[in-house]
Amino acid sequence: MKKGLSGIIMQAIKTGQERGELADGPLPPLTLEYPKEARHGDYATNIAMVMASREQRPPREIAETILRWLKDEEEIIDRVEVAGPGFINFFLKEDYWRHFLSEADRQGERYGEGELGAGKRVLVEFLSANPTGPLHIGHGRIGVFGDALANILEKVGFEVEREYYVNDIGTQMELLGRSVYMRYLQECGKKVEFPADGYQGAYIREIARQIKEGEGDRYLPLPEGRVVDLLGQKASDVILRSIKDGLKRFRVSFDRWYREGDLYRRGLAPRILEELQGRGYIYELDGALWFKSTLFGDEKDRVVVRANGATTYFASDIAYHQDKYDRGYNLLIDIWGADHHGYIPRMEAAIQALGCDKSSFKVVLVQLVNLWRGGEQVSMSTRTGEFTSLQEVMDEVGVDACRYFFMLRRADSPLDFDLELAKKEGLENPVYYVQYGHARIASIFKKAAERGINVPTFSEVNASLLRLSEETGLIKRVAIFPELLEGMALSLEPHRLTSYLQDLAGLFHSYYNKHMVISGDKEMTKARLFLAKSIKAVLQSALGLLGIVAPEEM
RNA sequence: GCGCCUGUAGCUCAGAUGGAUAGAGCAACGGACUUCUAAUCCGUAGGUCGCAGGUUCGAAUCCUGCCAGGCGUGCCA
Repeated sequence: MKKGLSGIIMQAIKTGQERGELADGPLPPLTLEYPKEARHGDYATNIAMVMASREQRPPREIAETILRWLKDEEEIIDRVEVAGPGFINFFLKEDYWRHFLSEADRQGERYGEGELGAGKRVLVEFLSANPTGPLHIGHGRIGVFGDALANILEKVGFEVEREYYVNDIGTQMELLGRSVYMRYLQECGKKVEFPADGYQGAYIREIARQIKEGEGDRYLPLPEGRVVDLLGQKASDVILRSIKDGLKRFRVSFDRWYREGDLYRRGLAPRILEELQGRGYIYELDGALWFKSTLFGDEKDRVVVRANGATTYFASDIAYHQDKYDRGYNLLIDIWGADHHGYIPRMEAAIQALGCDKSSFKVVLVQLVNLWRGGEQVSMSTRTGEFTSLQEVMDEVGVDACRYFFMLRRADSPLDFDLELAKKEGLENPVYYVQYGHARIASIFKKAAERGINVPTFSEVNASLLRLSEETGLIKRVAIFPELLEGMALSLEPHRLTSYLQDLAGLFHSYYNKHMVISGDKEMTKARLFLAKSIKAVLQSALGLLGIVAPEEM
């Protein structure tokens, strides 16, 4: 419908040009915005002000000219005015907005679904935390972000798959194996010195203890290198299982767990390096193989095969991303912790060297979380084992509140998460505010049912009774939900959903306190019940996208 | 040193494509339950949008410089 209005405006400008009242030439892009204040209309455009400099006339005069040629054939406009420095404000016919209610009602749960992503396959890779320790709260933030973004992309028509890249080989794994091995030796009564760079968390001891308990000292006679491998494998399996369990509780799910080990067994890394070499992007220096990422804007070239013959993490990452393309995705979205930002230029370089379009690869950085407990910062190093795991935070704060809290912030804004505060906010947390809005409507419906009143559909209702400013405001919020979803999908900014939810819930709470939904007026009751139903559906849908429960009662 | 991110009310943070009087929650203060849930609502107070320039009809938003904090800057991942 926004399109319809812009069409009308563009047509008016063209007519003006044809009549010689406006200068010829390409038109500036038209922007239509929702004015913050109702008295500025339903839509406003600044087009006259943008055109002012080339027209050499005052914006208000240009606006008047445009209005003169405005043809509203479908009669959607009630009135138009020129305001302020030269805005054109459009006031639409009352039933314009109500039309969206019938759409919402007709589409039900599918309301808000769009064609934006139609036919496009997108792979969202996120979290991908190494299976060397429990997830911490920063992982939680990334998990929720990725999950919500994937949900939203799906909603607007993308074919989405969620993937977790499991880094199950290489240096970190070896270190994990050695750490467990040392603890194992200690469990067996040996006096050994624990490696300074090893994983010192209590969970390592626990894993070692279980191995000792279950399998005794059968690993003692084996050669160290072999045991380190075996125990590393065992430990990462245990840790990965607990990661999966934790994420399940956190309502974050994946379609695929992609193991770096599989990448190797299929020989994908050497193959892709060979191909890049064939294209002249690889050279040798100091015994190592380098990728010419500087050709694509990186600040230095990067090693892909070390002098000792081992391929780097970067090399497997190149192969991994090539494999993503090979699997037929049109768009790759990687969600990384902000501490990996230095990695972006080389990865973008690799994408281009592979011959892929740079715009088909997008990285979203999520800033890390600083955890506080009662004014004291909690250290979160996996290696030293000083952290509060995501599990503990979930237990303390609750999954709904935790997820909502994360989605309250922009991804690139650092987040201070104070456990005491989050718990204290348990009662005042905005998530309950929104959930309560949903529960309240459910409660109204219960009341209606007690009195034998059904919640009606659009066709059973005289929607023109909904003419209070609060009601129009609520209807508009329901109407822009699909646009909001598209905006979030395009900008990859799912956090906007929480602002929207609070806005919508707030308007409803206010409305609720001021006006009775169920009253002696039968027709009005039906109309308001219907409006409440629309709001409830949108609240439920939006909360669902965030992975948060929409309760029937609280 | 260089690069990226951040800086908005006492606190935590929103501010889509540059727009009209910069918003919300918490904290503070004062009110509203014989009516569908008071986990709510209504009101009051609270601002040099880090600082300084620039771009233009118009800047929290774009550009430059500076200040502060975080992160990165590996033949680690």
